[in-house]
Amino acid sequence: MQPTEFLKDLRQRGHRRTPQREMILQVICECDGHITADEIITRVRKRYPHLNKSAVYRTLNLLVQTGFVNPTDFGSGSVTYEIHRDPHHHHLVCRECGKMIEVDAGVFAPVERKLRDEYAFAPDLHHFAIFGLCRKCQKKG
Amino acid sequence: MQPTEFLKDLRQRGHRRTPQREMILQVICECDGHITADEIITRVRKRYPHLNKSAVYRTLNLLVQTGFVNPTDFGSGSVTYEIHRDPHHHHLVCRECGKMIEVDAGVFAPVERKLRDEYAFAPDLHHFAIFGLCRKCQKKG
DNA sequence: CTCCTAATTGCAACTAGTTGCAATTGAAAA
DNA sequence: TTTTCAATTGCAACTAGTTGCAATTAGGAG
Ligand SMILES: [Zn+2]
Ligand SMILES: [Zn+2]
Ligand SMILES: [Zn+2]
Ligand SMILES: [Zn+2]
Repeated sequence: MQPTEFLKDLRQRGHRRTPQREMILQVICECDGHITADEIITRVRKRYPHLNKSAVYRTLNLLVQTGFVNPTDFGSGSVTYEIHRDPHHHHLVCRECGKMIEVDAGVFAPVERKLRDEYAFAPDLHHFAIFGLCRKCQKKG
Repeated sequence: MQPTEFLKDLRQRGHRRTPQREMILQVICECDGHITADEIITRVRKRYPHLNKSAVYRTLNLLVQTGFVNPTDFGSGSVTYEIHRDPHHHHLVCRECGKMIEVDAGVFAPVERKLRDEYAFAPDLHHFAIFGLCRKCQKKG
């Protein structure tokens, strides 16, 4: 999905198309993976040095609210953002070596079922960072 | 479990018993539930006004590291901490009305099994805040 | 094209939490 | 008891992110 499509979609929900949002979306779409707010600011400022960080954080929050982008805290000190893909996925993160393994949304299907059936609760189980130990680090420890 | 027991256990792991840690643990144990760093500072300062926030955050990080306490971000703007209970539990949080439902650790058993079997990954699935919609808010929406 | 207004921006001040460093102190050894 | 030294604290400066408000602007109506 391209920046213009997101902007069009946002417009239909009553949000405005601004140069800042355009540039921010451009950078997020180009990066293909997880990116921090700070990295977005750095990249946008190469073309438009004036950009204010509030606009970036507010745009990111809007994109998260609308479901276009997933925020994730990998414990590095700043949240990362990624374009939402459907079907979605999760990340296993080794707390020893930092290795990351992508797993598909299906792992949580039994949890979702149980929460719906037993608690009548409709959970959002999108894009988790699940910490733990990878194969190698289990053997070492 | 009482503060003195935690302190003893910490000592055996090479950490020191200090008045600050004693008072912080006292407050966490007394509160019986989730408490924020700021609330801990406020309560300890009633008796010991000098307490510095760095000591609190460092103590909390230590207690999390050692597994005595679980940190959880309920999205209120500051992380909450709770004494670790075994078996552990999770919290369902309604994103509309804020209702919280406690669920036991078992819900994630199938996830843990699958991650171990298919990815050889040993996940930490402790004390999650799972956002979503409660029964009432599903009907409303 | 011009006007209007609510949405958005920039800014500065703020909150939550972290970090480097010098001063203090717990606790173990002598 | 005194000495010793690493662990811990307080402090001040820092990072990530949020917020209130005045100024700007997108975009629709006339
Ligand atoms: Zn991802
Ligand atoms: Zn590993
Ligand atoms: Zn809890
Ligand atoms: Zn609800």
